[in-house]
Amino acid sequence: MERTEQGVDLPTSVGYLLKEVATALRAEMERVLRPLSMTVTHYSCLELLAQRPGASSSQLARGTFVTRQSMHVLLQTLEREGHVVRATEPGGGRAMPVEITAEGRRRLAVASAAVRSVEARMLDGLGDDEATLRALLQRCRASLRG
Amino acid sequence: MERTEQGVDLPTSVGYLLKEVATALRAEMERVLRPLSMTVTHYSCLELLAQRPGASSSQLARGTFVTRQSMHVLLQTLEREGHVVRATEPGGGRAMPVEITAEGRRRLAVASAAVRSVEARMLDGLGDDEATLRALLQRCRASLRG
DNA sequence: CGCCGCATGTCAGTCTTCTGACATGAGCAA
DNA sequence: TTGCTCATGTCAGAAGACTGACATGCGGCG
Repeated sequence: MERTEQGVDLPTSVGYLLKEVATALRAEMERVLRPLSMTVTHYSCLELLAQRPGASSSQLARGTFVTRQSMHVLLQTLEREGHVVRATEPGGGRAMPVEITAEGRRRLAVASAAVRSVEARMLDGLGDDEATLRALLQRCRASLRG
Repeated sequence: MERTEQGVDLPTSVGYLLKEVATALRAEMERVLRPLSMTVTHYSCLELLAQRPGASSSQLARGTFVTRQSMHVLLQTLEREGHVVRATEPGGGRAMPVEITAEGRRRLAVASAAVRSVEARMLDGLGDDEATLRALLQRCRASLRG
């Protein structure tokens, strides 16, 4: 019951539970993405890029919860594999717009379907409670930011 | 609305939201733990150890979501700092029981209070919905494991 | 008994990510 | 204009975590 005791009661701590679910979700994503020769990080980057074409490296970094330095090396890999294309010169400001290629979109379509199936399984049987869960998580996010 | 479309709609995806909240929570934990010269990983290990005295390195690893190899080096650090003590020989089986020291408990008490305040802030204003959130997360965890 | 599977501890190497630092370019205000 | 601030790109090094591998000890089963 998470009483006001000395220490956090792990089994009932919402924070710990959050970590458990997030870890399990990531593990499942890795499992279904492995046969596609794609990591969760690669997938996340492509998914975000498909929704925000021309985004900069820094913007992609923020959206995928890594540093811009990490995104920098990740994009080098994705470019080498032909999944994305980086502009050779700034498109206004210092930002270098990144675009997903046709090949990238093909790979993403398969990966995205796999990931959606995982998320669907996680939410299986929740019904209307899915909206409740989403709303509660959004409130948590807002509280943490304040 | 996360329609059955091509691709995952990030802003409304429960999976993405989960990652956002988990990341924000971890960042806040790091922020309050930093003045105590303690990392989230160190704290997690001590917290778990306080609740499961005599746990093995592998058990601690599973409970903190890292590999047993990582826990191995982490315990070396914690032992060097005098926060834990490792048995010199197996206590039945190959497992080497680990114990938290008095110094470790003192450090943990302060850290635990800080972390609880972060979690409390995240859950601020949720009221009875906290139990709902916990129940929904537990259902997600169960669905992913199946 | 002997064999096999399984969990654990540990060593070595690799890989990913992060921190720190610096330069560049845009925007804003004095 | 000049100067300040901020975001961005990039390079280099350090830290953390992981994968792979091997040895050891327990337990079940033929």
